[in-house]
Amino acid sequence: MAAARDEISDAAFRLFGIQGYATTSVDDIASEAGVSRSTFFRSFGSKEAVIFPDHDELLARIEERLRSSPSDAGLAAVTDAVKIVLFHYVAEGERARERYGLTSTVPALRERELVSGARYQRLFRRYLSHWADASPEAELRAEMTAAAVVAAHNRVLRRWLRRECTDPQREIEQALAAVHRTFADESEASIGMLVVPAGVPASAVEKAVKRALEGVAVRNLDQ
Amino acid sequence: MAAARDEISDAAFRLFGIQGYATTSVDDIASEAGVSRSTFFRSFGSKEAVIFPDHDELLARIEERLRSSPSDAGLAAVTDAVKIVLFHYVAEGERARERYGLTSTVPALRERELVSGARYQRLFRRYLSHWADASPEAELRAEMTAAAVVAAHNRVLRRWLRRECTDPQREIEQALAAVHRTFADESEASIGMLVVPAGVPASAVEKAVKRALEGVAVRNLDQ
DNA sequence: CAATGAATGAGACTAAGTGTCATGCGGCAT
DNA sequence: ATGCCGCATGACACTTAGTCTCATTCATTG
Repeated sequence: MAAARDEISDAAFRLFGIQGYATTSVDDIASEAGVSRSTFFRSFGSKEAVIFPDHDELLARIEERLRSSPSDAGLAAVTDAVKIVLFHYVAEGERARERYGLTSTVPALRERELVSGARYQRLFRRYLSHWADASPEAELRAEMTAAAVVAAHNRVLRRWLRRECTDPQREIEQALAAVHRTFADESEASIGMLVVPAGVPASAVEKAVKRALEGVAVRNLDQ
Repeated sequence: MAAARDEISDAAFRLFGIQGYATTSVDDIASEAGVSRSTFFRSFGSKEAVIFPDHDELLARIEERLRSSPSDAGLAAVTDAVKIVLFHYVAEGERARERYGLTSTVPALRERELVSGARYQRLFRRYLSHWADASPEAELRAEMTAAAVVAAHNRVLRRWLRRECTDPQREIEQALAAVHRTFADESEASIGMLVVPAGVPASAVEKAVKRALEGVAVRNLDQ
């Protein structure tokens, strides 16, 4: 049973909420949970880790999800994966918000969270650059794309944690659509070409082009 | 004089290089530097901080650079700022590579580096979203842009640290050009126009266009 | 019932980081 | 020169995170 883990984690959040993070020692948590210091450190490697209980498991799930996705999936697989992460946190509900309260307050915990975000980003980058060709441009692009996906996730999650957002599903779709729009695979992009008969004045061409692009822009901004 | 700081930092790198990071205690560093443990912790707040001596100063310099940039500078100011950071590390030379050896090996130091990268990203995001309008789309865009700039920096720096790159100047320009291409403000974007005399076969036009675009702006065409 | 092995508890130990107090050293005014 | 003051350093004690070792307990299995 992993009930011991949950017991300890609950005790930790309880005490952190009352006394604050810095002023509760691991001994406090252990005795509150009714276990020994030893079992605390066996269950969670550190005091910080007790805040993020199922992180490794989630990361492993995401990796599995990406590993099993077809090699032509590209960005779509990664955006799917990041949605899994977001909804995991949303499903936690108030517990996630308690954690946010702590990570907002305690620098060490904020850093820890940042680090785990970077783990996802690294994973995404690896898969994206694995799917693409091996050119330096493609690798930079993969890195930027991974960063953008994580940024989109972070943004929506933060808004949800702050109750600034009631429909995370819709917002993450919108945000990831923006990512898709700016990072969709080049193979989908076509080269625009404009053929102009000789004698047509440049001003007329410019007007026509602007009008044409205006339509495109409007269509793109709509989801 | 901040000579004491340099003395301590040098001693630390020396010992880390010989005995490794985990196995050298702060006492070792202090006695190697000929100071007391107290002065060590007064100079650097922690054992990790001794690896990144002038981080705060650099961050402050960047912030100053951004603060004093005109409000219409936008992305250009941020890319300038990140170039300052890159060249700062490049100017460190071998010391930067020693640090890379440590951050590649010791997880705690890698995390620390990650955190400071995030500090830059946060700074960039703040300025980018301050310059843009306050719409949610603009804020997401600012977040993605900041992430992309940092990703570009990280990529070039890492390549330089690994000696995979002999001309960081050129590579950062290229990488940031890619960022500009995908994130440049629409107001700065110019409309490309191609005027073709009647009678020229489309295949010839396509060939010429592809040749012209080769290596340059492969990406902005779908916006 | 006996043996084994995994989980737990107890406790010692190292080292990071904090705080306090004393000391010493250079500048400065009288 | 003398006494004073501010500041950097050193010495030292203390808390706490994290590691390691060993003993104990308890459940499972032969």
